[in-house]
Amino acid sequence: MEGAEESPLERERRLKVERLRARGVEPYPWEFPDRVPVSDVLGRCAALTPGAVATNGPARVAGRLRGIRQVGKTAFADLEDLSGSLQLFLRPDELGEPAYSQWLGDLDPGDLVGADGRPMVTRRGEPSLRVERLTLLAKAIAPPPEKFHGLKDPEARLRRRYVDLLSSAETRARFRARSLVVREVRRFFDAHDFLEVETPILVPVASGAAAEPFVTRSGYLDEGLQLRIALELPLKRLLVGGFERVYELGRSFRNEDMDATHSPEFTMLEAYWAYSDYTDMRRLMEAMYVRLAARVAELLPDLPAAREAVELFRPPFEVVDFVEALEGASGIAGIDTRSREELRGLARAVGATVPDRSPAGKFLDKLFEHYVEPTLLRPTFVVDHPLSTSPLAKRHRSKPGRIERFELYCRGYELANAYTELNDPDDQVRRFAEQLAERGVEHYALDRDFVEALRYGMPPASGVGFGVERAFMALTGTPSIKEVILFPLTRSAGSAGPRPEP
RNA sequence: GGGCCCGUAGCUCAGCUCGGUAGAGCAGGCGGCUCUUAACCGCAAGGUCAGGGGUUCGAAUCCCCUCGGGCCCGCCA
Repeated sequence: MEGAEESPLERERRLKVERLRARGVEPYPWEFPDRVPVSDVLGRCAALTPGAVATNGPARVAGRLRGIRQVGKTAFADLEDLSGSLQLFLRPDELGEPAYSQWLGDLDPGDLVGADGRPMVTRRGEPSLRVERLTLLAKAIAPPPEKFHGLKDPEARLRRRYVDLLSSAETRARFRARSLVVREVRRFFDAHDFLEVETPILVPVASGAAAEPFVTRSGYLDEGLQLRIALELPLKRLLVGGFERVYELGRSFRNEDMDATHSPEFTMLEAYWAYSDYTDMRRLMEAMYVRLAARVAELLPDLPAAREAVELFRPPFEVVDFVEALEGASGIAGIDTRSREELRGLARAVGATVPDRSPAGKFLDKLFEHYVEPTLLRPTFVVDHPLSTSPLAKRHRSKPGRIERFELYCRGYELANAYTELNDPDDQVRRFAEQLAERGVEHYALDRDFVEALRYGMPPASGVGFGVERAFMALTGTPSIKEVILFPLTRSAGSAGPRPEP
């Protein structure tokens, strides 16, 4: 398709490179200093009437050439940079006659060019730059996608994201917004006196969640290693160590199937807050989402879903009791007093295929997913889950058989998970033991070190974890996680896949 | 893991039911046009129809396998 073998179009463009070099034009120069964003020129044009040329000095811009329209002895070209798109107005009397014709012969859509000239507005009212001098900044050999439809093929958009980005201002805006939303998340936790920390990605045994890890190996240590699946346990060790508010924002890895809301590598945030409980944390999460919704509406004013996010994430979010919600939706009474076997039967009855030896909490999760989760379209805190659903949360202070936990749901999927953290080392041992009944003993070594840490005393605390991609998806109404990851994992086989360079 | 759908020029797509010389638009080439903006008009060029096998006188089209992708279901604290 492409790569080592060039298409006739690319050969045509290489001929242009030769021609340019022959007339002393370097197709890949080293610098282009002092250019201003296209939006600056657009701003200056706003003060001009149609047909007028700015008299308050020249302007220099740089960007990618998109379309070139030649109309008799005049040419129009669209120059795009990150700030916007500006029309270049090209005339032989401004550029000089040999130069004008040579440029039109050797420039193509997709080329990166610099332009010096004066802001103007055409008679038809289009803000433009009356170009006095052109500079080629990088010749594009590969032609860009079609100017109107862009790159549509979903596979090509993922595998060659750079082409998707260079041809779609919308894609650029979405990923820029993701970065700035992440910046806003950091600002939020920083402003609340949380300390950002970094903990290991390579660990002997991945823990803190129940997911399949990626495994690798240290040649020097001659030991197996895993990539982390959660940030929880190292961060709690920091609470033991005396840090009072910590958070980590980083990649986690889960060797599970991929779908619209699951990616093998994803960015996770976990925060731990000493001397607070899950109600404090609930308020903090609510405040964070209110803030992020406002930010997203600012960043993507043209996206309807982003504008609606402000309304969607308007506080207070609804709060529902896990058991009450499940009983209400399923019509099953006394669900938290049912035996494991009964729950298994109920879960199977709604189509869940869960192993026999799973703990009761697994069956409750299945029932909740089936009956309640799809109905939680607006932000909703589900609180006070049955004890068997998590080994790391503290027992509820007043509801027997429950834990102090909340999950935030929105648009039918989970956005955050939080507990009042379990800090009683003896209870932690019992709760792990229950979980280990159906997991492998190889997990015991690391868990025991965590219990050892708790024996030194961890302050009462709340903790929260959430997936950054899902948060951004919920805020922007993006249905697929691959649309918010720059380079999502794909199979490497196939003609369009990455190839070693010749 | 199960089901459905898709893969044709650099890009966006027709053609596939009902087998008969592979088509259009954009981009690129050549020519024209003094305010275009998905510019316009004319001419010429551009193909491993994802890959492999089969049926057939003849396959982009029908059948089988493989590869890649999308959606749904299942699985996934």
